[in-house]
Amino acid sequence: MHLDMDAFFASVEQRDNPEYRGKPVVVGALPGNRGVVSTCSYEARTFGIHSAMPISEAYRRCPDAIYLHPSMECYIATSQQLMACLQEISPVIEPVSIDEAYLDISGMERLFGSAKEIGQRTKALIQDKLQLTASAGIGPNRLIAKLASDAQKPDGLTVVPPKDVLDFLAPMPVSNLRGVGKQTLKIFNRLQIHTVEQLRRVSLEELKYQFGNKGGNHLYNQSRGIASDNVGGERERQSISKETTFNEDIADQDTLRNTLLWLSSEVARSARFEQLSGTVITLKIRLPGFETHTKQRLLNKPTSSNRLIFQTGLALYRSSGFAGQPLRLIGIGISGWENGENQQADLFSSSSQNERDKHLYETMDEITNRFGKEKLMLGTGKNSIKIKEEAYKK
DNA sequence: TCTGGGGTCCTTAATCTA
DNA sequence: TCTGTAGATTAAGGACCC
Repeated sequence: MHLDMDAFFASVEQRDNPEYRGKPVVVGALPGNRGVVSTCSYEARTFGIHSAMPISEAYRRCPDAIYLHPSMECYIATSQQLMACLQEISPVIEPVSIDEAYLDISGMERLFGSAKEIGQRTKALIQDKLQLTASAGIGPNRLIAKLASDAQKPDGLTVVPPKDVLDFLAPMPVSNLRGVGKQTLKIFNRLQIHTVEQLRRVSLEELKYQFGNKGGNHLYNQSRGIASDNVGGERERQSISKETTFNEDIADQDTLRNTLLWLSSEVARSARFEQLSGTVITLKIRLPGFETHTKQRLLNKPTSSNRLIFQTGLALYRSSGFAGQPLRLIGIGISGWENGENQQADLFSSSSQNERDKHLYETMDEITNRFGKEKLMLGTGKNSIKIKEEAYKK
């Protein structure tokens, strides 16, 4: 079974703020800023608003909607309650995102009844415990369950028994399949392939030629309803990153440097919190025209030190060929845990370096806590220098 | 005209190495 | 010792997902 909450962020807001109920609610960036819609209520969708739409476009379509910045702590808490509910249904669950999970419910008919009854029971439990609605899909594997949960929304329940899989898939637009986005759809359009039924008539060789080895195989199998039915297993994290888009493009070197320093300390902090240290530092920049570049450097020793992450990022920036140009976005990330396995951070390997790191990140945290991100990113203005000096003195 | 943030995975090209 | 080459590793970009 795949379970997906309906308009999750917006629904939580409507649940907690009765005055929002029945009204268009848009969670994401606030109008006037750069950003997109994260989630919106079904009322907002009637205006044509949807996830990933630029917030300016959403505002144009519905200036009277309620625009909210996400309250992540609240959604995370609700998500934890959700996962606890699902654990009551099946011990084998695999959360895939904040509002979605797969459950292995095979062999549970004795306990709870038919697949449909298990779905109904799950939805009722969520309604009872969280006062929220969810859509569920049940099928012989992950792909079918996922497509089934999408088939009826909101508050839907779709069961696809094994014998119905091919008929269920046949009329679907190929855009419903996993991994089919804008670019893949362009190719499908060129080939005049629009439904899964049509896709099924294309040979494996042709698909591999058009979409690459992996992509071709994946599409071939999906069109026939072939997919993994394995549920569970915590997936290891591959990278940690943090990036920010400026409200206006920034060329000022001090502002960029300070922003990079702040982003680096956040990445380092997350890495240490998760007891990870990595060997690859990646700098990401986006130019005003949305052209995006990444530069990375391989370190000879894994790290989670802010200083090393920041300095490597700064060196990458300076050698990128884009230094001095205005930027729309800057970001930094770390990856490449040794042996592909999670490792203990090397925080205490060098005491004098460690002392310096500790001082640096405590200072940065202090500035962020006292004055907020915006102040930290101000740069070299008189007021900004005063703020930094105060913090450093303290 | 506008396009966030945090991720994963795949492809391709360049470079290193046996 | 020189040269060609296969295979691994690194780097960059891009598609896609929630």
